[in-house]
Amino acid sequence: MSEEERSFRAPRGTYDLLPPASAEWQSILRLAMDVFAKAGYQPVETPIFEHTEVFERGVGEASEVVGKQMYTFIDRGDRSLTLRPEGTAPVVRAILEHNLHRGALPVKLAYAGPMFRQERPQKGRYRQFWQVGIEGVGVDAPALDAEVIEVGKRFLAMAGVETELLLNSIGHLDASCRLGYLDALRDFLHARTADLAEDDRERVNTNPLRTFDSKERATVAVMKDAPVITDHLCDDCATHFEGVRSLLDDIGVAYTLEPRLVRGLDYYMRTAFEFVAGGLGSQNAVGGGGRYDGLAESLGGDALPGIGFALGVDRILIARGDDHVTPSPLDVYVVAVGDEAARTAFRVVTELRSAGIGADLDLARRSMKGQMKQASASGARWAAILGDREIASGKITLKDLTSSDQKEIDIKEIVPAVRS
RNA sequence: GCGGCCGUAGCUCAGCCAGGUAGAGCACCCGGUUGUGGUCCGGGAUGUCGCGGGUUCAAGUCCCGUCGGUCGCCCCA
Repeated sequence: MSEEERSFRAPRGTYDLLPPASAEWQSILRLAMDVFAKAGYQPVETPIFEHTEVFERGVGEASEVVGKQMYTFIDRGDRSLTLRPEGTAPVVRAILEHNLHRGALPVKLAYAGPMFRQERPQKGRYRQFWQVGIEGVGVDAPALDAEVIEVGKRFLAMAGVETELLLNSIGHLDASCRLGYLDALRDFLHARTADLAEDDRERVNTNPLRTFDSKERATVAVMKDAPVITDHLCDDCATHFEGVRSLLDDIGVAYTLEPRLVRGLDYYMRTAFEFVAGGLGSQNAVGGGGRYDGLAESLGGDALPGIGFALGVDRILIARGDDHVTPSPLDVYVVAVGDEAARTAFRVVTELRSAGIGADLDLARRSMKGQMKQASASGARWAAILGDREIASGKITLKDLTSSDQKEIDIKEIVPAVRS
């Protein structure tokens, strides 16, 4: 039987989240949604698949993500559907569909969920990966940009990830701004094509901004002298960017201006930012975001500015290292010696659980030593021991596993005794 | 999608170069006299050596293919 035919293997680029990492993963999601909610970003859930046009029109057909990486399929009703490769376009689609933008602005939403892209898997790069993110829609004030960025930065710090914030403005699509800059950049590149690395020459026409990302030495040398977007912003975009920066300065959010920062999705404009961290190999971004003032319109809706970010949960987990301990949800481990005691233990555990106390017991008929070992490994603070003596007297022995102190208490007192 | 490296017990890995019937540490289970964990000591279970094919009397070891992982490119979270 070939490996391919074995059914008990996760598909390429996917993985199973198992204890104890799964608990850590869940606590990150909880922390994220909590931090976001406390900044006014309320949870939203959108479908895992969308009409393919949502991404083609929203993210842009020219982008690598839409062009080569989407899981697109035709369903039995002959519709073209796509497993979402990112979260922003679906959220904006939902806002438009339900007219949330007719209410108070900005609409502030937060999401967490799996995204799908068919890329070659690598550390920190999976075909199904989890993102958490927020979107602030309906307002183009710099304060919204600064708020979104600060929330992201603070959440990452609370999650234990040291990140550097890279910040840029990529202007807007007008001859007075980014288009004019692109012309200047193209002129510059055309004059220097011969000096570029061979692999990069084609990009001059397809996606000139991407030449900034090249790691080819020849290209990097050329790009040092290339014109930079921030020198070509129109007055409005320059003022906006200035506003964002001064607000970030006010609230003490440190950032590095990175005039060569480009984002991969077509809808981005003006503010663009990225959170980078070490330990991720060639995937050094734990997340990023930016302003997408044209997105709602390209989906066919009203003009609606917006800004948001997405953070990779898988990458956060990798970047924060593995010295994080999630506290055990168990408070008591009930140890039973003998059949009669085992029956009583089962009742006691149920009673504890009903009272909201974390409780567990041995179900594999282990020896007492084995059960004590389980108690210790479970992370519970208390071992509650039941044997012939206790059964006869209606008592239970409560042992504090951290101090090793123990005492006999009335079995009816167990709940208050372990409630802390 | 392209190139390099790797794939042996639940985990981390040795064994492969110079083919001869599978190992260590950790984890797991039992025990160290009659009811006490985390330390120590003794014992035990566990592998289609990723998968398929080839060479050979003999393949975990050599060759080819394939799947998967990983690193770099690309792209991005």
